[in-house]
Amino acid sequence: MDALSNTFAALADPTRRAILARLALGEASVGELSQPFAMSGPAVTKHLKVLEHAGLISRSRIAQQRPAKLEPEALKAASDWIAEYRRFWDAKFDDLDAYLNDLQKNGEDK
Amino acid sequence: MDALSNTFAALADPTRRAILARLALGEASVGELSQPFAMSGPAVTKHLKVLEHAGLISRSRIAQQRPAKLEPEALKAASDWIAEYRRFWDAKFDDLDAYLNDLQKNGEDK
DNA sequence: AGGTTATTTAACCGATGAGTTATATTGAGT
DNA sequence: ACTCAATATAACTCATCGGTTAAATAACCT
Repeated sequence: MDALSNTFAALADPTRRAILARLALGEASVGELSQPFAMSGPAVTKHLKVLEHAGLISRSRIAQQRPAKLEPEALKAASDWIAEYRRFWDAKFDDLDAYLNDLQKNGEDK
Repeated sequence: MDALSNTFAALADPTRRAILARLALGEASVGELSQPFAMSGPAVTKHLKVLEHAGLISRSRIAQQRPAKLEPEALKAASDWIAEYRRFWDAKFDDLDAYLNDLQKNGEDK
C-alpha cells in the first residue's frame, strides 16, 4: 500500500488516535498504553505496529520495556494532501457552485 | 463509527482519493468515474457510498445520471485533528526531545 | 406499453482488520 | 542457571472491505 493510504488507515481507528494523543504527552510503554484502553497487551502491540509501519511512531528499548514515541512527520503528507482541498471549503458555496458550473460548461473534463 | 474515523477511512483508499481529485474538477457521473478507473459501475457506486457516508460528497440527479459533487467541509475536521500535532513536527527535534523528557520526568501521566 | 441507458442492489469471494488466549521470547535481578 | 516481568508471536474468530457478476430499479424516449 502507498504511504498516504497507510497513514490515513492508521488514523482511521479511534484507539490509535487515542494512542497518538497519549504519546503527545510523552513516551509510553505497552503496559502503560494497554491499561487505560482496557485492552490486552497483544492488541496494543498490533496497534503500535500499524502506527510504526505508517511512520507515526518509533520504538526504543528500556530494559524489558519498548516505549513508543510520537514521530509526527508522517502527518505532514496527510496534511498536505488535505490542504489541496482547502480552497474548496474556504470558498463561499455560491462561488464554488459558479466555479464548478463554469468548468462543466467549458468541457474541461475531456 | 465516529465521523472522524469515517473520514480517515474514506481517505485511506487511493481510488477514493482519485475520485475526490476528479470531483475537484467538477461533478461527474458514475459512468464518467468508472471509465478512467477501469472499474465496474457497482464498484464505483460503493466507493461513492463510502464517500457520501463520510460527508465528503453529495449526489444529485440529472435524468438517469446521479452525479457526485465534492463536499469538502468534512475534510475540515480531519485537518483540524492533524493540526493539533503540527507543533510537534514544526519544532526542532532536539527541542521536542527535551520537551518530552521534561514532561516524563515531571510525571505528568497520572 | 416497450425499449434503452444509468445506476443500484444482491449475493458472493478472497483478503484484511481488530480483537482474543496461549505460548514464546527477551532482558534483569538474584 | 532460575525466575519474573514486559513484550511479541502464533493461531484462531468474527466482521468488514474491495471487488466481481447478475438481476432489479429508475428515468427517459418513442
